[in-house]
Amino acid sequence: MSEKNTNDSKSNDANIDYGILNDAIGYLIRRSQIKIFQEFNRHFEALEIKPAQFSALEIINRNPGLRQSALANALGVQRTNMVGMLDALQERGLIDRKLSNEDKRSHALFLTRKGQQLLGLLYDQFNQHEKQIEETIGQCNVEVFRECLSKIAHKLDSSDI
Amino acid sequence: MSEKNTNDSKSNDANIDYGILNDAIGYLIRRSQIKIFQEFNRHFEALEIKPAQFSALEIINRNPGLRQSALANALGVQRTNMVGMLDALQERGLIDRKLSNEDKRSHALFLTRKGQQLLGLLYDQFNQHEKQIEETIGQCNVEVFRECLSKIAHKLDSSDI
DNA sequence: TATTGTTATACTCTATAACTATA
DNA sequence: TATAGTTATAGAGTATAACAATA
Repeated sequence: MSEKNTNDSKSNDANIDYGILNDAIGYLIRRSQIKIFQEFNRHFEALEIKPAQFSALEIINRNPGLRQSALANALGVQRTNMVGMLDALQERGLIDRKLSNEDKRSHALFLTRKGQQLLGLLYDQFNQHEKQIEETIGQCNVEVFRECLSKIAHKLDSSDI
Repeated sequence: MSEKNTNDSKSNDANIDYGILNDAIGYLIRRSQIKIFQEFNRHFEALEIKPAQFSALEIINRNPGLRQSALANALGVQRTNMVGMLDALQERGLIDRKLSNEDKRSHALFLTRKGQQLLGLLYDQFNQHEKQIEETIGQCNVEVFRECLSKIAHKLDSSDI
């Protein structure tokens, strides 16, 4: 890397001035999310589970029998984009789609025994993942940090547009 | 909405148990990022500027003459995906790509007068946007929150894989 | 040989419209 | 008529390979 860049103004990769972005919460939260997902994937790639899949498995586990569209709602995705992901989980034998006997349009979702076993392994990785984040931000900040995120994620739900 | 769901177990959209996800920082940060981007877009859609474009304009403003690949590095995107975005900004007359006279391979980036004027308007919206976030999380938490985000975004840069 | 900007390409994620079968 | 699941499709965002011009 040639350091003789007395060019127009700046050409180096280092010494970039991020200006207002240094303190911009929106910018910081975007970069943080990318970093945390990268780290998540390092913990879960051996088990071949992505963040959205982990969320789906946990919600199905906690709410056995819920409909697909209820799961989509809970995860904040379109029900139309839920189909492929559930297909994949079902083909791996992790979930069951049972026909509801009350409303024959809907599918009730359940974890299989294999799905429950995998979730146990996922919890171990998840705990390591969370602990690593907590070490990064410092134990004394964890509660405030979590509280702030919860407020943004939930309290802004139906915003004052 | 029929409330007579005495089905298999759960079928309603409400009363979903999020289990471990309620306290999962990775999950909370993903949901928060979606919410903040939605709110950002409400503030900036009239000016037809997206988050990544705002970041690019601010960095070009603070580092006049920097190369495209330096900007891509700063924003954490591939230089190949920078091209289309800079094309759009240039076609709107917001930036200039000047041929560097030292290294004729590279393009030096500058804001045009029109780009600088727009950035002024963007700052106004940005300040409103940030203030709204700060009101959501509470003034006393802002500093800790920003500090946590910075630690995750930067300190995890070259992680201990 | 390596790097800058570029094109072409592909893969993921997400959003919309329309179909079927049930209600 | 409205809803649940599905399919097809289109748009973003992001990743890699390869090329021409230049270093």
